[in-house]
Amino acid sequence: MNKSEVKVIGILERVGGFASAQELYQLLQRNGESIGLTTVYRALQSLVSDKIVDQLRRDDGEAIYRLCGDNHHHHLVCKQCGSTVEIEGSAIERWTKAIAEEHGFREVGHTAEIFGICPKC
Amino acid sequence: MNKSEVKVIGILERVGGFASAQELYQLLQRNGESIGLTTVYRALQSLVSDKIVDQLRRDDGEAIYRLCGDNHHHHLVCKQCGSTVEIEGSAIERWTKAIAEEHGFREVGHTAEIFGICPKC
DNA sequence: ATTGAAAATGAAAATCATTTTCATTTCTGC
DNA sequence: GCAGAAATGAAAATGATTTTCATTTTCAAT
Repeated sequence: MNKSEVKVIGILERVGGFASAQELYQLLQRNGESIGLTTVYRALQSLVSDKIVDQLRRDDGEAIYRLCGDNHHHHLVCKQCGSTVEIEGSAIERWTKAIAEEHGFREVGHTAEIFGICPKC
Repeated sequence: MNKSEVKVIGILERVGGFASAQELYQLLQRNGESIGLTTVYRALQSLVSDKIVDQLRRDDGEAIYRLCGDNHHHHLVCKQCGSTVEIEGSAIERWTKAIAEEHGFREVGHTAEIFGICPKC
C-alpha cells in the first residue's frame, strides 16, 4: 500500500459510491493532489486485485470503482426530470445472494436500477 | 430491418450465445459474407435498440451481444468467462413494483444483473 | 549519512474497441 | 429511368486504458 493508493482510497471515501478512473483523477486534481492519471489507474488495478476496491462497468463500458463493503444503495430515477431517490435494497441483496448460491457463484455483486416517471412529472 | 441486420441475426443464431462485434465480424468474413466492420456495429446498435439483441459487457469492457429471449429475464454473469445463466425474477419484479408505488412513480421499468465467478472458474 | 537496488511515478506513445466522417453504392417510389 | 433517401465501408477520429521508459523516490544495508 503506497501513497497513491492511499490518495485513491481517500477520494473514493469522499465519493461514497462509484466513480470512474477519469473522474477520480479529476477530483484529485481539483483537490490539489499531485498525481498522474497513469498512477490512478495503477493504484486502482492494485486495489482491485487486493480486493480493497470493487470494479464494475458502466453501460458504456467505462470501468467504475468503489470501496469494497461500501454498503451500496440503488436508485429510483425519473425518466423525465432525472431526479433520483436512493432506495434501500435489503430485499434485492437477499435475492442476489440466494440466486448466486443456487448456481454456485462466488464473489457476487449486482446492479439494479428502477426507472419511471415521478409524481411531479 | 435491412440485409446487414439479417446477416448479423443469422450469425448470432449460429453462435447461439454471446459474441462481441469483432468476433461476429470475423465469423461473417470466414463465412464468405461481404460485410464491413462498421456495418456490423451499426446493425448491432439497431438490433439492440429494437430489443432484438441483448447487449452486455465482458469484464474487460468489450460489448457482447446475443439474441434476446422473448420473456423478460435477468442475467447471472461470470466475471471471468462470461458465461451467463438466465434467471427468473419474480421477486425482483415485485420489489420494483413495491418501491415504485411507495414513491408514486408511474410507467416503471428496471434493470438488474448479478455477476460473480461461476463454479467452473 | 551514503549508497544502490528496487519500487513508484508520470508524460508520452501505443493499443484497441467503438464511433464518426464522407464519398460511393444500392435501394425506393414515381 | 431517375431523383432522393438509405445503406455501405474505408479511413480517420475518439476515448478509455495500458505500456514504455526515463526519472525520482524509498528504504534497507552499510
